[in-house]
Amino acid sequence: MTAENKKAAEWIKLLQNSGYRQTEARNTIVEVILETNRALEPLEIFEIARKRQAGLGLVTVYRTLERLEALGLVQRVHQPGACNMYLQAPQGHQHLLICTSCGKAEFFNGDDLTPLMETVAARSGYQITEHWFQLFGCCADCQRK
Amino acid sequence: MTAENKKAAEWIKLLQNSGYRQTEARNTIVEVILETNRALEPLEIFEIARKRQAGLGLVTVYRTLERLEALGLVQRVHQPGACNMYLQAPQGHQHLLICTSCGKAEFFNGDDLTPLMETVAARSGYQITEHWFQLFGCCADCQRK
DNA sequence: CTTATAATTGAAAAACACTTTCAATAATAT
DNA sequence: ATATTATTGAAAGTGTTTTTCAATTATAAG
Ligand SMILES: [Mn+2]
Ligand SMILES: [Mn+2]
Ligand SMILES: [Zn+2]
Ligand SMILES: [Zn+2]
Repeated sequence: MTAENKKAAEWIKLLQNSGYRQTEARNTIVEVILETNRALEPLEIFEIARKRQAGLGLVTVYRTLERLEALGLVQRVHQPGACNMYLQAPQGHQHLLICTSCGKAEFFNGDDLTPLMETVAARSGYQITEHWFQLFGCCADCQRK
Repeated sequence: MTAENKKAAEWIKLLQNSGYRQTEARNTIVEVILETNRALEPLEIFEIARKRQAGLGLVTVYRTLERLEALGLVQRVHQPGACNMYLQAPQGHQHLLICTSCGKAEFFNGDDLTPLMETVAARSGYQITEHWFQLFGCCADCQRK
């Protein structure tokens, strides 16, 4: 059993514990998300998944993403070109690093933005509750090309 | 002449220098953007502007935003609830601080993310070219309520 | 292994947001 | 004044996401 399969089994289990059923459509959609290292649009997930499961409906992809997001298993990703992309959510507090050439997404941690946020809070009077931070660049593979 | 009117005149002048004409529709749209302290969706701009100029078309709002963005005068803003909002662009390198209650948007500067970005670049092998950073919170006014 | 229950499904239609087309109009230069 | 050309709004078109609904399927109960 690969690491991906293991994780897929975990996700399905979590869905079941929340009262959802295990279905072929969900299995396939979860596999597609877990084996892809970049954020995907619903239509992309649909096209990949339908090759494995003929008859799958795009609407089921939308519905499954909704549930996975509610459980915190996937995360919506905004990019300049598309704002409705989904990616496996990180464990803990991490931020995204996205390759503008191939789309590959990695998480990084270790940002300590607390001092900056305190300064901004003090100056502005805002009570800061959330931050969006995302890096874009060219990955090592794409630099070689 | 208020500060807003002055800025509106500047924007119109910049449009004209780029070969665009001064029209009532553009005047109104520019005024609406400049007097609002939060990011607006095209439809919101349209609804406010049409009260002042009956007959204005939504399509003109889209077209004007496109030109203003190309000139760097307005900036597209992504938020959890809406990804197609527009705001007067900042001067220089600044980031957004947005009130999750009333939507008020302010810019702040003084972030020095260079060390963090260098660390991430070294660890990941990415050549980092861009960063998105945005803070959310509750503004002083909304805290009182 | 049935059977009952309720979630899930995909097709179709609807809603939505945005873009394109086009003929009429209006701003600007001559 | 007149010619030129950008601009306009209505309408149609496009792509995306949501809703509706009857049929199907997963799961629990017997
Ligand atoms: Mn952080
Ligand atoms: Mn910065
Ligand atoms: Zn890459
Ligand atoms: Zn506020």
